[in-house]
Amino acid sequence: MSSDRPTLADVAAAAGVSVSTASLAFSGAGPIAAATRERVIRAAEELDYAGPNPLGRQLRSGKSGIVGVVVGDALRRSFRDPVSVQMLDGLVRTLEPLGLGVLLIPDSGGAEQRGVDPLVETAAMDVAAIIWGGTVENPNLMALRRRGIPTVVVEGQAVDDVAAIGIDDQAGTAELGRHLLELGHRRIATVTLPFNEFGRAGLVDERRSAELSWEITRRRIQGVRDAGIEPVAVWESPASLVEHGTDAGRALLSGPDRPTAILAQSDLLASGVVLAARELGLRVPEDVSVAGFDGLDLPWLAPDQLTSVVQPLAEKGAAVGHAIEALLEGRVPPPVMLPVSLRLGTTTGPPPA
Amino acid sequence: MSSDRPTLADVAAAAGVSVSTASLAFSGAGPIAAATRERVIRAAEELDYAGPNPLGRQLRSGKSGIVGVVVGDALRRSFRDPVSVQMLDGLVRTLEPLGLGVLLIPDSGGAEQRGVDPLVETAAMDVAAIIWGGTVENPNLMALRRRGIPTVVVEGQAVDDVAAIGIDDQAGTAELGRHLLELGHRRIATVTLPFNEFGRAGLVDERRSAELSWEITRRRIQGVRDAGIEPVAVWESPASLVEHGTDAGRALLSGPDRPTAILAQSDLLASGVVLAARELGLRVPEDVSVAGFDGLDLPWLAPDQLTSVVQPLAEKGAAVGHAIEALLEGRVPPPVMLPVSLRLGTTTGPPPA
DNA sequence: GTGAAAGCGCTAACAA
DNA sequence: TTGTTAGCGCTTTCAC
Repeated sequence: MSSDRPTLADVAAAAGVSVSTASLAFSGAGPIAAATRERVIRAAEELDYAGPNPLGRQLRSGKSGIVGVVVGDALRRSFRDPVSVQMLDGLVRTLEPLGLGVLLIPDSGGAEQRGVDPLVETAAMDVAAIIWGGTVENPNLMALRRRGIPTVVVEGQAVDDVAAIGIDDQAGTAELGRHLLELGHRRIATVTLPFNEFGRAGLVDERRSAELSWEITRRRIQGVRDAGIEPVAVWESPASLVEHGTDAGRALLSGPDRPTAILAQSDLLASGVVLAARELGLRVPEDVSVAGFDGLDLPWLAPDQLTSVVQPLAEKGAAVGHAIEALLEGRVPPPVMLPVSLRLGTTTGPPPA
Repeated sequence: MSSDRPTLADVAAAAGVSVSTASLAFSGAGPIAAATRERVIRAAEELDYAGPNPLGRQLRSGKSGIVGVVVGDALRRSFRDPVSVQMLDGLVRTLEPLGLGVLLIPDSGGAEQRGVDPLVETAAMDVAAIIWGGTVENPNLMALRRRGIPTVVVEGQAVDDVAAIGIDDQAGTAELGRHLLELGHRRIATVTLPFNEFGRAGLVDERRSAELSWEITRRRIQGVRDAGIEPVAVWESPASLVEHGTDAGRALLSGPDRPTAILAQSDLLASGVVLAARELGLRVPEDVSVAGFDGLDLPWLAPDQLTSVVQPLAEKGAAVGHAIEALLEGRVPPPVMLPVSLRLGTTTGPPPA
């Protein structure tokens, strides 16, 4: 752990050139004699100099090369959701060739008072992305704007200088709803994502409906209505996790007058519903149809494949990457709404006779 | 997107104080009259100054506050594995109060030539962590050492100035093996993690055995032997994913003389084996016992709970965090080996009569 | 309690 | 093609 590493000045001195020349030898930005560069490189090797200190370069250029990415609440929670992960993967891939790195910023939002992570306030970053919703009043977004850091929001609202990336989930859900109607279903229940940052588990009544503030949940509910469906029951889940889907499925399927189809707002929730149905001795789709949203690959549900609305997660990540690129060039890209597509699986069929 | 934000000098000028005084008003490191600070803060608000530019601070202090974390190959792959994710969560939690942020660095290792991600070479970071194995010849590790960046390696080898965090998987696997022996099993097969960076799917013969270079895989195989078990078959998986476990299970369980127990080196693999068994009409554990490693929560395997060796993932992440803290203080912490514990589930029982 | 001055390591005008 | 000079924004002695 050498305490004082050599600097460009040391290398320049050793090579017998000026610092600026040495700088050129590394950056390649400017004319320099091959022989001179050789000499500098050799001197660097001799001194065990591993290249220009990024801190100096960053201050000079005013750029950190860092993209702050605000991920959903506890990492653990948001990373349990393949939806976040796959999108993040697409994002990182897009950013890599641009020489940008992703700084993970946990979103403390909601649960623990409305504080923002200290990184949002103080970390160096050229641009930021909030990958899970967020309205204008999102504390993270407010803090970032205060710092003048251009930001892109995924599945949120596009406002003035904030870039927005989303999917056409309302239309997708409507299409899924029509599919169920065409199969002949009339008693359709829906299992939703959280209504706001304080998600609950349970049937939604009028009072709870009034507290719906998450856009994504709202749009997908609206899609169902767009299809002309009035759900016989709306069950809210506190998060997009298999176990919450199971809870929902148990509740919705064990009472009398059970629905003939359940439309869940995520594949994880839907798969939980399938498990609950199996547990109750119900056949899917003969006794009950189940559909999801996201188009995930769920090998453990085999031999079933979920009927689902497929969203292009990698492309979504890439779209965020491109938006970031634009913001770095000083442009505010127009909002992007990616298309989704219905994927028919083995979990939906005609209702029981 | 204002192109030129105010600097500390602007604020100082507006407040009618010197830059150094203004600096004190923000850092609080030094004596300053309350009234003066007030004035500075007010001036800052007026100018819409959001606090000292981290770039300047970083250059001055020589610290970036960034921890580079090299995650397994494609993010998508490594994040599909809850093992990485939960550990990362523990790490981020530990780092947050220290004011450190995590920079994600994809590990291009293996597959695509032996290049390292450009971030490893050029990004600013005070310290780094390689969270998935890595021997001394790991290209990332070599690059980091060349840059003089202190590093901690998880599940790797401890060498001179590199800190190491691991778990006692060899002993844990041995304990699991003895559990199977005590139940009466004699025909035991094992499903392993990849043998090296180029993992394969298939039975391991002598030739392949010679290519075993991943320590973690080796230790867990050795643990089985330590228990006095000579596996009737060793099946290598190309990654720790459910579908690979299913492949392994199909292969191992469909032949004649099938094993009465299968010991997998990860829970994801083990759960795939359980699915394959169910698919083949075999009851678990009546017809075949299945055990895993990691101690994950797999709600979709319900009502079964996997017999597994539980490793403390959050603690492991925290241990990495503490090692990082030590490295930042100039100390090289001694290697840490965390204990594991056997968790008996519903997937192991006596062999069929 | 406050200010003046130096400098962290680098790059980019500009001059030679 | 190379060197000189200035300065990115900040913190930190050290005087006062």
